[in-house]
Amino acid sequence: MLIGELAERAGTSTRALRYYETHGLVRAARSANGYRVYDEAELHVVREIRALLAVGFGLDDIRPFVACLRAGNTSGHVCPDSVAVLRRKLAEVDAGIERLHAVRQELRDQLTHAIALREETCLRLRGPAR
Amino acid sequence: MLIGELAERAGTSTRALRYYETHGLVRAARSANGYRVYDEAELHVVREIRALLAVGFGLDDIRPFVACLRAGNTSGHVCPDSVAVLRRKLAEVDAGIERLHAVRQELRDQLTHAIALREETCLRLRGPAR
DNA sequence: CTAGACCTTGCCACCGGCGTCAAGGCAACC
DNA sequence: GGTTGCCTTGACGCCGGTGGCAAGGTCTAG
Repeated sequence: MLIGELAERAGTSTRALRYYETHGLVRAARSANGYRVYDEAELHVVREIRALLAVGFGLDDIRPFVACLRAGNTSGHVCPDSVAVLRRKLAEVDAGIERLHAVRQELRDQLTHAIALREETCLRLRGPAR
Repeated sequence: MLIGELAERAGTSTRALRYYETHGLVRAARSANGYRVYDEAELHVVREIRALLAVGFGLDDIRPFVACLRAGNTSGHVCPDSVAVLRRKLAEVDAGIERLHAVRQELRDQLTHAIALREETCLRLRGPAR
């Protein structure tokens, strides 16, 4: 399987695949003419990468999952390192949610405050003793 | 007030102030020697910018707030454009929270699944009929 | 006169995951 | 031989808000 086919089957681009390779995530043999040649297993690797990227992982976070797959596991999640990353990411997401909630509260406060001020101004413009 | 003083009083850097200026957020007169000269009002503007940046706004989002302050309001939040941005941002934050909740659920599922698989494997290793 | 503490403009670096273009090699078909 | 379509490496761009540095002008105090 050449890079174009893998890209299409994995739903990504050739550029991304080369990028993953330079970052040690995807491996390819080389044919006589220098083309990258992938076996079927890489398809699963790339799909794993894509799925984790979509969830918001960085390439560094994904590395343990790929290693886990290469170690022969059907899922990249079952190895200790992967689980550790999952836990860390879960904590990060929790922190993110908490931060967004705080921001949301702040925004709501500012909104209600702004609207209150506007109405006050409107009343003043229409006359104080109405 | 020169740029260094403004930076210190607003809790930011001179670099940032010049950046805000190139993006039309902060205004400065120039003294005879070419130095930027700020009046007190700019201090409030810069503080507004910083506060909104801290909440996660981009410079473009902040522009209406600055305009609102320059229009003579004590708060940059009371103008219609500002309120519109606040509403939009609130919606964005809500969307972000929702997405993070989905991601969180996904991560929890993967974690429990991974742990279940690991225990299964352990049991198999220890012997099937133990 | 000199040191140093300001100020000026301008440009490179950063982060991350690519997109995109350049310039070229290789394969296959007409 | 020419066209088309794959492949290769390399390098720049992006987004946003700075940090940092260079090379220079300016003001003040000793």
